[in-house]
Amino acid sequence: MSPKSPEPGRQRQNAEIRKPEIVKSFYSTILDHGFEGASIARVAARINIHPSLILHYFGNKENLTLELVDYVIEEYAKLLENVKLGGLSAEDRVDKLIEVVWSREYYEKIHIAGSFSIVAVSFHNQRIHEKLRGLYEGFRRFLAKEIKKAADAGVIENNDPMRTAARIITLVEGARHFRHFFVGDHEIEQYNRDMKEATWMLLKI
Amino acid sequence: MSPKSPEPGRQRQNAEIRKPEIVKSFYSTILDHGFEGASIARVAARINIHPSLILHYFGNKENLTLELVDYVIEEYAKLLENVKLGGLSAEDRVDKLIEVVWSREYYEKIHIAGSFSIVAVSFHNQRIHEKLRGLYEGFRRFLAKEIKKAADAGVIENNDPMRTAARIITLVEGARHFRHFFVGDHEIEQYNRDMKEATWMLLKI
DNA sequence: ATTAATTAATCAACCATTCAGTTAATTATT
DNA sequence: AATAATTAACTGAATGGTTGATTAATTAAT
Repeated sequence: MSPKSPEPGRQRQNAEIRKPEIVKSFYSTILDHGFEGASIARVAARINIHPSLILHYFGNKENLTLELVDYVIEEYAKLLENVKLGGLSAEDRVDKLIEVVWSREYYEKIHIAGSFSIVAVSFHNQRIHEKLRGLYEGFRRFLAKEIKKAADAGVIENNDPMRTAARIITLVEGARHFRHFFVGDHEIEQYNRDMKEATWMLLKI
Repeated sequence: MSPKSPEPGRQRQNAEIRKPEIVKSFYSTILDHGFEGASIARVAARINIHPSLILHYFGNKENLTLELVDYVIEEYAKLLENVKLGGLSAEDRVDKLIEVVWSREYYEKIHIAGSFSIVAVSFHNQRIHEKLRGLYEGFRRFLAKEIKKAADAGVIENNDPMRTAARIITLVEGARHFRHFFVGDHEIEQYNRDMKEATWMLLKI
């Protein structure tokens, strides 16, 4: 409504708002241009801020990358936290869990291209590698706990939940990252049904 | 033997020798510094040649990258070609196959860091993506053919080898790429045994 | 008035790439 | 067998563009 302002520009924000905004911009820049193509200049341009502002907040690119990893990990972890299993019977808990890890929402939450870039970087960045390892360890423990519950209730037979959890994660992550290489669009639904069935099999070993 | 030569330097080679040498140097540079860190200068320095020589042979970096992908794919494909299944009984063929895909040699042939970098790049490079898709399609067909043979011989029950092959690849690639995140060194052998057993289960669905 | 958010201008380092020129090996000619 | 012609391997210097980073100046909020 102010007819004078020459350029609409960007409102001045505080760190609490700007920092996540920058991290998200970094993430989507990676999706578009890959990790190598995600320069600070591009990340800044995407949200119409000055490149220096990013350095002001993060100091250097390494820190920005580390905060991105935290962001991705949090998004990932949220999925597990939001699974509401309370009040369900032992059998339904397992059912629901399998439903979740093979759901479209779970698959699409973190774009594979993004997660791939981050894993690729983790191979020559110890700190990022440790962060990811922590994420997977948490995932594994979470699964193992559920598997044990189901076994105790007699829904499945299982005397080594941690081993079973490793099998499940292997299958889930394998699918998340590679299915688009060998599964055509027309057979995605069939593939997903097969995967759920396979998960049940692996649970019962 | 010539005592005069001031610097031992590098002998002059022909393209047949030099080009693969450059591609391999590119590969190991990626392992050390990631794809972003693998500049032409670094690739050249690693084998003591002039950076321009790389451009002389490959024209530009895109071409070098494409030839690297071919190299990795060939190394991958060799593994399957070298599996000698002739003369074995139907049951032994399946046995041998499972033994191979879960062997240390198969796992270590192409370093995960390298394959990850390439897959990551494939997400914003159509040509590389197509190459990888071709590789996986070949792998899937190869597996499916073997599965069908085993089913025909009555070793396993199976009426959809292509679907079964997709399950196996999912598990194998999932393990190749992620096991080091959640499987500790002390349980690798146990994990591998579990994986073979799981593969048998998935074969029999 | 102090502090925090933001921009501007600038830096050296590195990047892929070009091109013109040099050196060695191969082939053809005599 | 000697030499010239041709091709292939290789180098050095210069290109323009982009990178992450620094410093100082400006603007708004408290």
